[in-house]
Amino acid sequence: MTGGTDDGPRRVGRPRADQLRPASGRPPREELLYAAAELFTVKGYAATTTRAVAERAGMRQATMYHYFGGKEELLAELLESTVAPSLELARRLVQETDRPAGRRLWELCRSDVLLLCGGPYNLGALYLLPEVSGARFARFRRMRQELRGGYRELLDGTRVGAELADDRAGLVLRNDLVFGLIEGVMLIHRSDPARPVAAFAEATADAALRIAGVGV
Amino acid sequence: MTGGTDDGPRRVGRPRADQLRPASGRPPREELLYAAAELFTVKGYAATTTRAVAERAGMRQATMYHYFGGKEELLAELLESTVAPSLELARRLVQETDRPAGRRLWELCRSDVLLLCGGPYNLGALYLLPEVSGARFARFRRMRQELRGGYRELLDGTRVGAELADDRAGLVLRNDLVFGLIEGVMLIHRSDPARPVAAFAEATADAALRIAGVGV
DNA sequence: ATTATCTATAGATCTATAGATAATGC
DNA sequence: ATTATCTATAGATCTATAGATAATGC
Repeated sequence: MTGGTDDGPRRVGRPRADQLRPASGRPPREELLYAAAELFTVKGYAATTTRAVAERAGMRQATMYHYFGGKEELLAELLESTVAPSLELARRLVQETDRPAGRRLWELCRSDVLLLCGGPYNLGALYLLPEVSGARFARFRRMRQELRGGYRELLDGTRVGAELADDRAGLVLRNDLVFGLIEGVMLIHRSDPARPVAAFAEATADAALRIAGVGV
Repeated sequence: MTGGTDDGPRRVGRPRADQLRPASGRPPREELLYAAAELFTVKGYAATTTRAVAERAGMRQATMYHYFGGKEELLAELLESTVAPSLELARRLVQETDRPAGRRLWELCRSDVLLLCGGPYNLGALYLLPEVSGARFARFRRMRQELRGGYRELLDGTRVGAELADDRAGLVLRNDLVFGLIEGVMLIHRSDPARPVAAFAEATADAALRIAGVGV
């Protein structure tokens, strides 16, 4: 009966000041990331203060620095953890060369929308922050570029017959249109979060294939 | 020869401090809007200070308040002046009932992309700021809603034959997809501003019609 | 001893206002 | 007299660090 599983597993360190929000049981680092995700997406990154994040996570402002070096570090981690699953899926799909490319592209689109719209917050909106062009986020940008490359590879695989002639410009264009659709749609979703995400994701994937010029 | 057209038309009021950027000749109000457009889109709205805007416009921070009540007023004016031309076009196109709806939808999409990507800055990115949900921007939001309504009306007009059965959910969905494409594409454009905008706008309009399910 | 937290605060902003100033207009 | 600008600044932040404190661990 020592250290019961449910109540308080007697934690080390000075206790938190009360009159802060009740501890959710999640580890503090994670709690900070959740708080940051909500505030960054709802109120905006630059408009969110370190105090707001910390306090929403149930601790005092200074305590945040025990876990993160600052706001930028929070954002970097959110960005990378959001793009990582999409990127992993893209890598896998690119290699499954025995299946038709159009089908694989459809799957990537669908999963991407699900991942970006499925969570409680609109993390995809963070991709578009001006701050993301800063040096601190180079790794995220590289990941996103690789994801875009995955889209392109799959798109390229959908070309058939007469289209096989080299058409780099056209390919880049279709790539941008598809990529733009995915990210745009995820922003639009914000205005109608009640709609079931699964169907929305499939409809978006259908639309992406139609843009790509592949019959569905 | 009094008050020559080119040099300095002898303006009233205390002269500006020098060591500020050279006066461009444009009226100060306009200059502030240009400066704000650049800074808001490149560095972000919340991250841009009133000082930065004023100084880029060639005046001291406090002088800005002679023309605008603050940052929010600048943003409101930028937003409304950006959406206004699109809205006007949409109204006109909706009324031209003698022309095929698909054709009119294409035109609206094309113009929208041109308007949003054509200028020197990516003003469309401002549409997506979290701050825009504030009370101050209600008028802009109303305008944008009306624009979306225009898209919907045109989309609705493209339905033919068997599809004429009432399908509200499907219509809203296609509406969101098309709207999402336009805004998403405009964000993607940011990463490759060298590409000629005219062709890009037409390709986007083509893609929108394909999403809508209308043959091009 | 180690750890997680707290309190307190220096230093650096940023906004918005008050009031002075240097032009032109009449 | 009117206008457009300036300088100066009060008050309100916000970030990041220093150092104290209150738990558990051994």
